Amino acid sequence: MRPTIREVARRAGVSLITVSRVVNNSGYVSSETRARVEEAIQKLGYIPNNISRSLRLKKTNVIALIVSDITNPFWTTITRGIEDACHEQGLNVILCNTDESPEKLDEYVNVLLQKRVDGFLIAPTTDDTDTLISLVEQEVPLVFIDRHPQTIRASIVRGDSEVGAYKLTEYLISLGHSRIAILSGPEKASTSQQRTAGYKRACQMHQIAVDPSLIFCGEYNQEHGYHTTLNIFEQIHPKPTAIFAGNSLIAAGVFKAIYDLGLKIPADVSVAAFDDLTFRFTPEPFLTVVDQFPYQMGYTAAQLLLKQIGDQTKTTYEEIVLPVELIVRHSCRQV
Amino acid sequence: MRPTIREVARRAGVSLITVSRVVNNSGYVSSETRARVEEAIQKLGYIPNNISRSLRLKKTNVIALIVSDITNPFWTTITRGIEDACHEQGLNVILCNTDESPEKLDEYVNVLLQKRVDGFLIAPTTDDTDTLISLVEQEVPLVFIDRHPQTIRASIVRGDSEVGAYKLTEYLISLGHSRIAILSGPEKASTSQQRTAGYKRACQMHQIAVDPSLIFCGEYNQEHGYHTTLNIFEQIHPKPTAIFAGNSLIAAGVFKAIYDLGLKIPADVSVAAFDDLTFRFTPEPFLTVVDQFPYQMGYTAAQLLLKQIGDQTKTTYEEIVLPVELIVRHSCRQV
DNA sequence: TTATAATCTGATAACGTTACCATGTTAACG
DNA sequence: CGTTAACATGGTAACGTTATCAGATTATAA
Repeated sequence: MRPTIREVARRAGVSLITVSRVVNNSGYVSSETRARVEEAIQKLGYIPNNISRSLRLKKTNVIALIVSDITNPFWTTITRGIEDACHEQGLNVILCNTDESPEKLDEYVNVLLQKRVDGFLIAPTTDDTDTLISLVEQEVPLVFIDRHPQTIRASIVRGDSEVGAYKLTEYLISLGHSRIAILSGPEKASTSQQRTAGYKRACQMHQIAVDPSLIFCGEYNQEHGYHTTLNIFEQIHPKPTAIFAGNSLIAAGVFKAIYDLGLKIPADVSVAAFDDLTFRFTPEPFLTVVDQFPYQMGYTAAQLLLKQIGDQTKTTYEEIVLPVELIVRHSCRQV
Repeated sequence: MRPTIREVARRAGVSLITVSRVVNNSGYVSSETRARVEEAIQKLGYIPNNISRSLRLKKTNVIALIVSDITNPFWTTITRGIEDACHEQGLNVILCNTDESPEKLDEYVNVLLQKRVDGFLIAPTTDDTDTLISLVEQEVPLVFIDRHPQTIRASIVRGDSEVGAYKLTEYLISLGHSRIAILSGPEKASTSQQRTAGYKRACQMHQIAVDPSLIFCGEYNQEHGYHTTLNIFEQIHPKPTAIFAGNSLIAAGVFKAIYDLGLKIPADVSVAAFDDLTFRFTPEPFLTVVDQFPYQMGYTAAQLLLKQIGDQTKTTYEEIVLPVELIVRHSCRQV
């Protein structure tokens, strides 16, 4: 059994509170008493119990991070940014994976509410659940990352999808492309709505008619990229000369489909995508992308959450839209 | 302020314990009382406080996961396996990144000890710290992942580095290579020791003299792979015909160096590595690798830890060595 | 009918901290 | 020299649960 503050106090011949003051460096303690207490702590191997501390203080110094899948490098990088920001402030991060399942999200939120985490950082699924709604109503500190829920208003940190998509589309147009297929995410997801909007705006801005049959919503996964690309090359005429993948998983599917079709990038078709994730393992990156700086996104989101945890009094919603950057590489050609 | 069990009890006209029984489904409660209590819980929006529960029960249902860098896909995948295993048992995971710094490791361990996590899952740095030693002495439930610390004896789940390296080297030898450079990890790291040992054993087994000038220890990072490869091609004669990279980061550095030298894989040099990490974003993987199945590794480690947390009585150390698999692709050629 | 077991409910005392208030003691000031 | 302020320490009561024990009621068995 671990020694408690009580044993330390007995050994040092002082009261509980005095030990508490030494441990927390609060209030007045004479240097001799402090030394005696510290010696007792040392001798007994006393480790303060933060459970009881949390109970008393109503603060756990733990936040929850709920993402769809940590295995996706986009979320991994965000996670790292969050963990770094929290570590600097002495908070810990509980990690949860929902696999985009609203049930898992609700389940996690409920147990973490019981654990009395100080706040939530959530990448929402595409459905607004009652649990999420009640979280906001209860004014639990909460910051969404990357995506808006559909109807819930709360703080969010996200990349500028609309402008990113605009830039990417404009770049393709500048290369002479006029039939550009966009493989976007779920119709309900705010990110894919914004990316589609940016794509449309760029087309309109450059006098290119938006062809609805070139806009494909689907999941943010490889299958969507793969099957949709196969479909495009089998059924759409005239064929698009460029494909805009809504995220890197979709892009991977697009790559695979093009490979399987025996086509070459960019000779036969140009490809560009959202998110720059292969940098670490690729000696010479090839894909033209819009980088959303996920590390910065995570770091910023954590800071915003910590700020909200700090001022529990005012409940203002803040929306931070981070700039994105078009990185031109070698996957798109002039036509 | 959140309602407590006390308010629920008052509203339902029962005692605290009765509410506790309803919430935890323990002991005897008549169905009418249960219904009344449940209604009160519903009406008040009562959320049990697990802080006080943990204080009473001396159990937090939280474990700590300490890795060097979650951004490395190897650790990401392990993490996912761990989180899944813990989720199944209703535990949560606190994530920590050490960047291989012993100070950060100690710092994390200390705060998590204060937070009274139920156990630790640690990928140790190369140094054994006092904190780590005392953790084992205190018999805190603990499982190491991937690597042994140098001197500490505790439970561990790891891949079979020795056999993996043996198979990989033997494969290269079977292709006719006899000058094989190995870019291993830190000399002190158990994994790199074992990989080097497997490499040597394969050489000896096939009557190939082990040339110490072909063995390069260094960090498990891209720089080591890059600079060492450049050095090799500038200074070593006769040049090796194959390079064995100790992990995927080293492999990335090797790739980049070879690219910068204007050489081609496998025409000019064969390359093979530990860890298969690019699968998700690569349509047609190219690199021949030893797969350590990191998801399985994480899942297994978490299960072992949970088992240890379950039986606090006996403190037996268990070492689980997971099989690895050589996956032959296209980065090595016959010479 | 009585004895025993099963069912139901509650009072009290922890779990290990810290906030709040109270009480000294010493130093500083007019 | 008395008054105030800074310094130093402690007692008590929370924070919100659950384990332990105990008592009461009902059902079952002998």
